[in-house]
Amino acid sequence: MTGPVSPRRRSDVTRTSILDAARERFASDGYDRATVRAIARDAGIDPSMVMRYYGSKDGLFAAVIDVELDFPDLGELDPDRLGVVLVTHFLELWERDTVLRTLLRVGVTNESGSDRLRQVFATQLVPAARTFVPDPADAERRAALVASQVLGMALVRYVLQFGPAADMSREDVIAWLAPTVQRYITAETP
Amino acid sequence: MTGPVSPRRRSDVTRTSILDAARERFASDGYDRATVRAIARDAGIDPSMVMRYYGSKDGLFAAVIDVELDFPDLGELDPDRLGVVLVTHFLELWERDTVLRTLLRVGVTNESGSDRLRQVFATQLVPAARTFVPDPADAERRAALVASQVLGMALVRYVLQFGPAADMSREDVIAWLAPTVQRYITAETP
DNA sequence: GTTGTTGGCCAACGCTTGTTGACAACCCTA
DNA sequence: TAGGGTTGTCAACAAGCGTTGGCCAACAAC
Repeated sequence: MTGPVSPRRRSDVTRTSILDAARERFASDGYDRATVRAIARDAGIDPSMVMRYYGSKDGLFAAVIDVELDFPDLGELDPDRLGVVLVTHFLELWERDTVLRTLLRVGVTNESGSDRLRQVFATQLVPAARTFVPDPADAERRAALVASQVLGMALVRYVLQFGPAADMSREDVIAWLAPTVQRYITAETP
Repeated sequence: MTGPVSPRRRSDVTRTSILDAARERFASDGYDRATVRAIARDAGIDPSMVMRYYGSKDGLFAAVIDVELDFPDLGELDPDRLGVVLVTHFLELWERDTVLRTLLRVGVTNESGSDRLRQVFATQLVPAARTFVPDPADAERRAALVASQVLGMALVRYVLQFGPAADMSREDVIAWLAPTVQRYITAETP
């Protein structure tokens, strides 16, 4: 996404420092409040450089948003452990970097952001769900249920930072959420 | 919040038409993209009237955000039905008006918005939880878990509008989510 | 050493934002 | 019928935004 392995350019340092600053700003401020000027200031360069290397603010944002849910291989797994494994995986994803936080922040206020989120849901979570739900026919619905619980916890824990949710240990979150996710995947339709 | 029952003013129509327009704009656009000018245009008046009657954009927003979770009396209820009753109540809340949508949209991008959300959580959901969880000591944690699932479903269903989540019937949502909420309230700590 | 390319800064543009103050029209009271 | 508060419009403001183009220094190729 950030270009081929092309001949090293002298400007690569600048390019990535812009990208790094943008990642942080978008993650903490959302799309509108993250101004090109502020990002440039963080990166220690002139705002016009952002335009030169990424075309526009939209272009920069597109370069920042590159989500890979990156599920582990679930084929061989004991189906009863799906809940634990998935919740653990999502927690790692949310804590590893800021891109999901960014996407959630922006998806809520920005149409193109929520488009991207729906796209991630449809092209990554749903296909994955098809491989591990009992009946592929209702994979979409079960994926949506899983998304509601996982995104909801991410929301109160990492974005809104409700005290009790933010303070829970990772183990506690897994212990509470895994049975929920497990049920959304394997339980019979109520 | 909107003032005492004071002598009817001629401007009351204007005041409430501003408030109505603001509610819709904030709900659909979030705080930043909902401009005073757009709200005034919707209300059919001059932008300066907004300032006259609400002081500032922040003041207008404060007037819009007045959330009452308004729980039904749960004292006499069969404890096994808590999940169903609560999920049903929350669904009604989300579908009745736009204020919760507004608060969620703004809470995610705006510091004062997330302050308000945390406040609603702490002063309305947690106290309510104390009345119906088995042990008041962990009411906060259980309330946070409930919030994560309820807010998560609201997010994917009403704000992000993931297809499968938005298409579910209200009955299906209740059937799926009620056992989760029930477990978060009454299950022993795992 | 000259020349063309790349990397960077600076100053400005056109636009939109929240907000303000002056001023006209209306209504009620005296 | 005069006067004072209320309701509204209009034009403008200062600030901030994304974005553009010109200019200079550092480098690379010949």
